[in-house]
Amino acid sequence: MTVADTNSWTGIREELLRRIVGRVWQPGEQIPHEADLAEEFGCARTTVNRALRDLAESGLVVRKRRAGTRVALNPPQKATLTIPVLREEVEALGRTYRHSLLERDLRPLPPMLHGAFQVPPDADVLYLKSLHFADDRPYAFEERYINLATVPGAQAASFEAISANEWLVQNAPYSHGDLAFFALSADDDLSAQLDAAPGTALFAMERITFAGEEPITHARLIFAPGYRMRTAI
Amino acid sequence: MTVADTNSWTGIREELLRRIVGRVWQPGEQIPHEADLAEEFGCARTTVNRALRDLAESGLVVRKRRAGTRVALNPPQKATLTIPVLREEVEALGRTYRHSLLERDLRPLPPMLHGAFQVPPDADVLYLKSLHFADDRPYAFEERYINLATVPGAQAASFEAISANEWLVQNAPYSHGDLAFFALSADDDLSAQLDAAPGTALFAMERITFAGEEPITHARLIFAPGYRMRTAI
DNA sequence: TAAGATAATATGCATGCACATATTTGCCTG
DNA sequence: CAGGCAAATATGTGCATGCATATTATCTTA
Repeated sequence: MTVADTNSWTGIREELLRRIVGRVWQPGEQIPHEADLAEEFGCARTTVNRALRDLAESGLVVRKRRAGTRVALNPPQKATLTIPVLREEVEALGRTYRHSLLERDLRPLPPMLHGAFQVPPDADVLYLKSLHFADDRPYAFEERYINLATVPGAQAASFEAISANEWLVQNAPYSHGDLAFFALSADDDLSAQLDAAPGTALFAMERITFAGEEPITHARLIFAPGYRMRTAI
Repeated sequence: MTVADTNSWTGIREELLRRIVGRVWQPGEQIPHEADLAEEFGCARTTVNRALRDLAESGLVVRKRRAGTRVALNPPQKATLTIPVLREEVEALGRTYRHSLLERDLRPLPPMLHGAFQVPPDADVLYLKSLHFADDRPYAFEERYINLATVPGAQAASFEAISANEWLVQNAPYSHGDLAFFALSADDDLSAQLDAAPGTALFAMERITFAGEEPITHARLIFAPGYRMRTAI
């Protein structure tokens, strides 16, 4: 009858998924209780629970206590994308990674970041400007501000051997943050750094991370032309 | 001693997390076995297992059978981003949504997609070109190919009242797909459609979805200037 | 009749146990 | 010493059960 062996929670998940995409259970419709499903599949309720939890996590079903489980009306298209450390991303492509620090100084935080990045108005932050290479070709341009109040150790770090990104993930774990992707045109500086014609459309990523309430760092990465950020859904 | 109550799996997860970010357990270091942790916390091994599974899922620890659990060397930065239905995204901004279908015809699949989108070489696919508005200002431009072999019902749908995206999520659930983000320059057509100067850098998203092995649709969305895709991490 | 208290119910979570599976370690043999 | 087999071990998974909790339905009371 069913092709998947239903005596493992993944098997049960596949079968449930089959019924959902096969419209055996309509969107918005309530599906049988865990207990009923457990009886049908001849397994423990725990096992059905595991399968349903997994489906709920991916957004295909919506679960509410007492109200039961129902098929999501419009399955929210969730994608988990892993933002790799650039070095690993480049090396995974079979190319050699290298980065160079272009600028490094202490300066006040630019006004543009005052809203999102709350530091005392007179405090200086560590500014870093660097370029990441893959096989000696520019791969990404990075501008970063580091809050020395939360990461005092950054002042002593050189960031020559190890990139700021890697140094931070290893020395200043964050609790949460914000991430944004957008497009921008290469200005003259970017054009020179990334070896792109002026005005070329570039893919950019901005990230702020926090440890609790304290901002750690603000980073803007601008990738060389042709970059695509991919993921599976 | 510990602030979190450790008699729930989330509490145990928090405590483990605290030890990881607090460098009680160094990156790369092996942490105690499930059984030992269970004894320490005075709970069942299952409960520890649940907490560790969760941490492994978010990439903070790496688990291997027999080899044990160790703290990830460089915690991969994972972000789950939800790709909303455009109508919902626009309405969430408090603006009114509208879309218009610019073109609709049957045509052979463009050669560029032959690799990723496997349909019989002589089969026609449904091509849709449309524009999404927020408050009567262009919000995103969409080009889409629909495989009629897997979604025959699409031929009868008008896509005037309901957008292709919404129609598809409700009528052709997908099992998996690929997603890519990138930047491109506005050509003359895009420039006119999106009310942007020619050459403006635009944020674009490409998506292919499948039902099993069968491709369902290929969509390319190009957003109006200034668009930022955000998420929390 | 309306509002609040109470019971019923479905899912969420925890426990203890057993067995499966993968991987390392070390022994054993040729 | 090399190669391979086997035991030890840590995690992965399943099962049966009970309690916790949130939500709905029902009953009681003013």
